[in-house]
Amino acid sequence: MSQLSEMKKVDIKKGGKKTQDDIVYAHIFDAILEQRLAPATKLNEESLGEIFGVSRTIIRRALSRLSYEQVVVIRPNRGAVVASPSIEDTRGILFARRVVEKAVTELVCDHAGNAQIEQLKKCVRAEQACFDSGDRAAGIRLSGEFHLLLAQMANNPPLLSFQRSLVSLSSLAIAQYESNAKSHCSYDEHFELIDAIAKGDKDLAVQLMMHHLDHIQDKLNLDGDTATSDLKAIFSNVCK
Amino acid sequence: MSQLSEMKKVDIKKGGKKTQDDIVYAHIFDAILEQRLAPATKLNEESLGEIFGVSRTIIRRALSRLSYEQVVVIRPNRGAVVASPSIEDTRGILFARRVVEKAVTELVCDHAGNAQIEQLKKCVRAEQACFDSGDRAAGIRLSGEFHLLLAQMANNPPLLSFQRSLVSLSSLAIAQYESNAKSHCSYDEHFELIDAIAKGDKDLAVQLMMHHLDHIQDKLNLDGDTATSDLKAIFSNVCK
DNA sequence: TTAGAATAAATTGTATACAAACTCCGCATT
DNA sequence: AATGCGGAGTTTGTATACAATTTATTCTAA
Repeated sequence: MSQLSEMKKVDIKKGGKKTQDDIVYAHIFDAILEQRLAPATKLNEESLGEIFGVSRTIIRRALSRLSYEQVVVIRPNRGAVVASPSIEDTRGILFARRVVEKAVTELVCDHAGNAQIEQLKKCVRAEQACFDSGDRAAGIRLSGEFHLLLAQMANNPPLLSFQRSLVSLSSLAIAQYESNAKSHCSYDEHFELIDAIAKGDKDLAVQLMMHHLDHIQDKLNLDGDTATSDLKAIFSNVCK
Repeated sequence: MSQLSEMKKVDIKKGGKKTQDDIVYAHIFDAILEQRLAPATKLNEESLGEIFGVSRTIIRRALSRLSYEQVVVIRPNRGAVVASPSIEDTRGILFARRVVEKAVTELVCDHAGNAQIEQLKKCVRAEQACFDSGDRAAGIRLSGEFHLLLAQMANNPPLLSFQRSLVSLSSLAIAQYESNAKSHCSYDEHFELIDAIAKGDKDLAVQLMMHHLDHIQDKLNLDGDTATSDLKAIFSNVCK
């Protein structure tokens, strides 16, 4: 009984009950993170309704939920589009992540037991498998789920909720700005982090996490020299 | 009077248009924070619709938005109730606030100019007026708006959004757990904080902010000896 | 009298219809 | 040729009707 409710709490998004709008939400969410839906894509309510076989009511609920997490942007009377974080947005997102991840890492070092360590390793192994098999999109998503798992183990509901939003936004930013050539390849740093946590070495764990976030940011093209030909991207901040 | 309404206009994100559900949202939100709606109160959709003269569609949107900020809890098929943060929840909320407020304070020290300092002072003066005139509920809300203003000046959208949720939850917790006798009286600490920010003394500002949050927590009855007569509050964690 | 089941009432969940707003396209004008 | 102005068509916003679920009530039986 208490285990059940524990499990429920431990679950991140696809557990227990799947109401219709949960399903729609998850599908759109994943599609965005895996870049099957590009930033700035218009999300037509009726089309989505036909695709998922539900009425606009459900679609609208899913879209507003996504807009709460700022993964889509809803402009009044003008519909929803996939968010396209600007370079400045991206810097802000990564700054906020440093703030949250530091706190999360410290909390996890205090709370984590063997079961948690095992769960973390399992997650990163799955991530590794994705990257090794060339499924970059799924890898990015699993990389995000690792950080979500950490936040969950921090045992602080508000921080988890915030982390959820930040991880989504980070993934979106990575999808937009990551240098295409370099593989994402963050899983080795994830493994190192787990080791530090397992040892209970809080200082080391925090340090590794900060470096990890530095590396993520280093891989992004945030120099503003993206002035190529994509007017839409350049002016994407105008109508926000 | 004019100062108060002026303060209301300083409101964080609704510069321009108030759509219907914004209005409903704001009314319910304020009612909760000012304790006109007690924790665990059932929020009937049709009743609210009649009260505000809109259809359930609008009410439902406002309620989901509130539930996203975790100020109300929506139980599937069973409707929405005003959230009643447990003592453990409250500790988590205040912990998360320390994390966010520290970052916010540091950022504001970097960014704030004279105009910002003036705006902050204006806000706290309004807060002072409320407490001095005995309007505790409005005072709590304005106290929260001060912290929201800070987050806004930190110039980091994700942190602002998170702060918004945390301030709401804190206010709810304060409304539930603050020792009734002691007046809230946080405005003097707010003034001190503004002075530190104006001087650009980052370390002092952070220190003052942390102490401020300590004092807020100290005023709460979080000892678990609240076992009085409120069964609903006591067992509010069971069906969650 | 109390426990339990059946039923009635109320409430929430979803779909749809209609109204309001915006977009797109052609046409006139400079 | 470029700009500005309608009007048709499309998309979103809101209200309402109906279905599904929960909650309250009544009635029966121990």
